Amino acid sequence: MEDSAEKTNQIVVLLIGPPGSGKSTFCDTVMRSSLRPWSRVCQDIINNGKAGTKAQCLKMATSSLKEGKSVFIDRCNLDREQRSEFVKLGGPGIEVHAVVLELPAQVCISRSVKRTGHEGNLQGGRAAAVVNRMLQSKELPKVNEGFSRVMFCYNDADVENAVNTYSKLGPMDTLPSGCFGEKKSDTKSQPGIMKFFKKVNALPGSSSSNEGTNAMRKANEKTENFRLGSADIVHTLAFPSVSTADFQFDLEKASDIIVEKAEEFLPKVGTARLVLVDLSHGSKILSLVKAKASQKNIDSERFFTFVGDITKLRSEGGLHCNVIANATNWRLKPGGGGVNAAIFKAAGPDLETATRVRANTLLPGKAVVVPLPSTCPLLNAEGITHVIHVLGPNMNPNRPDNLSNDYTKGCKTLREAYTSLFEGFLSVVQDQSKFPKRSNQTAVSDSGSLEDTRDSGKKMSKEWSTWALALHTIAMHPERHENVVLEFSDNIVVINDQYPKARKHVLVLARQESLDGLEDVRKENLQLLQEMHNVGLKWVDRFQNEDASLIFRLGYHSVPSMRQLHLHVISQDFDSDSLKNKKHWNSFTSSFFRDSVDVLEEVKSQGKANVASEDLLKGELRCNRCRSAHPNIPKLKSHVRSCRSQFPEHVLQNSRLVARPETKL
DNA sequence: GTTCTAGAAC
DNA sequence: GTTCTAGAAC
Repeated sequence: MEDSAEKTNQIVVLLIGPPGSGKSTFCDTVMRSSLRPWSRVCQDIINNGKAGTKAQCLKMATSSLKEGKSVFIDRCNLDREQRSEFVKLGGPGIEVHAVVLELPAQVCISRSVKRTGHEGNLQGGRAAAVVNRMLQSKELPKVNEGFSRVMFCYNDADVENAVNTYSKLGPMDTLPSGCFGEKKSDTKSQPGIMKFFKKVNALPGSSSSNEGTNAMRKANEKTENFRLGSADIVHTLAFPSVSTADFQFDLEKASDIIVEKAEEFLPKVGTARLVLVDLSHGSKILSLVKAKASQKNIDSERFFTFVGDITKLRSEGGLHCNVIANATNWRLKPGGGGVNAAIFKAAGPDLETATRVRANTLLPGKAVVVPLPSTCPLLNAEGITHVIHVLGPNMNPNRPDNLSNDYTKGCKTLREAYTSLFEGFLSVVQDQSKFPKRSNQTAVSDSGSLEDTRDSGKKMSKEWSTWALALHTIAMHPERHENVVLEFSDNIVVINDQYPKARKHVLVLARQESLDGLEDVRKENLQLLQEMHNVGLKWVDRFQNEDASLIFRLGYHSVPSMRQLHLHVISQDFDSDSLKNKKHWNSFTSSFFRDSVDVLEEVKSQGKANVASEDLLKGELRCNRCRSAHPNIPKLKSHVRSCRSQFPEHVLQNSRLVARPETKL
């Protein structure tokens, strides 16, 4: 009886937190004033002052327990699997507790960066990357893992409270079991919070009390950026062509579907990328897809093909893909050759186990997202965090359950498969970056100095959304966008407008940094403006060689929606399905549209161009020729199709219209 | 910039 | 009931 009383109240406390979260300090503080015997098992120093192994920690913990001591397990313990063996130390008379040090990632990183001579030797900038990576696979502990008590600390006050709780604990005392201090998962509330912040932020004049919320917003952003992983990781899905290998799906049809689905999903996944991967250089499917994507002017930076082993893209191909797709079988089992066998092999038994938790089988057209456990070699060697299994239709007559050449059904299922796959990827992207990255690139200001567009309260006014940066990106790197770029020189890039508002509609982009729109143009840009104009005229001439009846106007929007000065070269038929609303129409036919010839003249004479008000975009819908008004877009369009009236006097003058001499204006 | 959709206009 | 727009979301 004495014996059991003596042993009754030992505790194993697992500290849970990344480097810099204060685990060692926590242990030291408790041990300094504690009334019970403690032993601290620190993996960072267990090996004669150097880092050791988990096994060494377990061994030391066991022997400390035998000596009657309570034990702190001072290692990160961030995921369930890492914790499981320590939880098993518990038993009769030995409780296992968890203390979670859930401090802001930023705090942990800066602490571990600053610290010198830290026992774990985690110093310098590398610390940030390490902390980042660790946080990505973090799993918060639950009581059902085997803890009798879990305590969450989110700030210094919480930590102090927890330290006190354990310091005061006498040899025979016990603590109440249960889960203490846990905040309900912030992941759900944050998007809402962000919406609120957005609104607050959108009112520049809005007063006083939002200081707190702005500070919170900043904190959230920072933490979030850290969670995203090192800043330069772009979410990337590598996927094999589904069903075209073993399942013998027609390549021509499959490539159409891949391109169609990629085009559909690219706009939805933010800045993320989709990469079609095949092992062989001569791959027919890759070349088909490449050709079709280029035909459709799909951004080749965000959707492209890649030759390589999908399980070694980073180590062997230098392409970091955080998510890969597996064209699997309905049993979701290893084997069968090809991609499925390769991925299961490279991922080890971990993948099968992790898959089993989510699904046992898969129907054609469906996909299942499997997060890889931290021990998985694919995660550690290649940085792959998720595998998405996807099952396509089977067109192989020699295999059971094939569709016997029914391509109506086959195409439908293949489409469904890519939809499921891309939606799965979308969910990963959204999970890991709850809010889109804000524009945080530096820009060159008027004075030529570097400014951060977020923080400068100066006239670096505009914040550009990701979509609004597309032209800028192309202007800066035309060579990376060869499938959309028609020509480029040192100063300009010519592209087809992605949503042409007329039969012919190209953009001449200025390549100069800091020229975002007409408002930024000054006298020193005159030569550039003239070059843009001349290049525009050259394209007009080319188009008129194909169709001499085309009439063009060259000009700028007073207030552009997209960053980077661009000259519209647009035929005056406005015969396009992409012209859909009043804003579209008025932006090309009201005085919101500033003719290039006038801009040149104004910059020459007054040093800058006049810009018109955005209110003009809301005006009534009038024919660009006869100026008759129309109640809605469809009626306007049908009128414009047949209107042969002369153009208004104003646009007839000063070469604002560019037409072949024989064309009646 | 586009897409999506509620609800206004017809 | 259908067509169309305007505004929000992205």
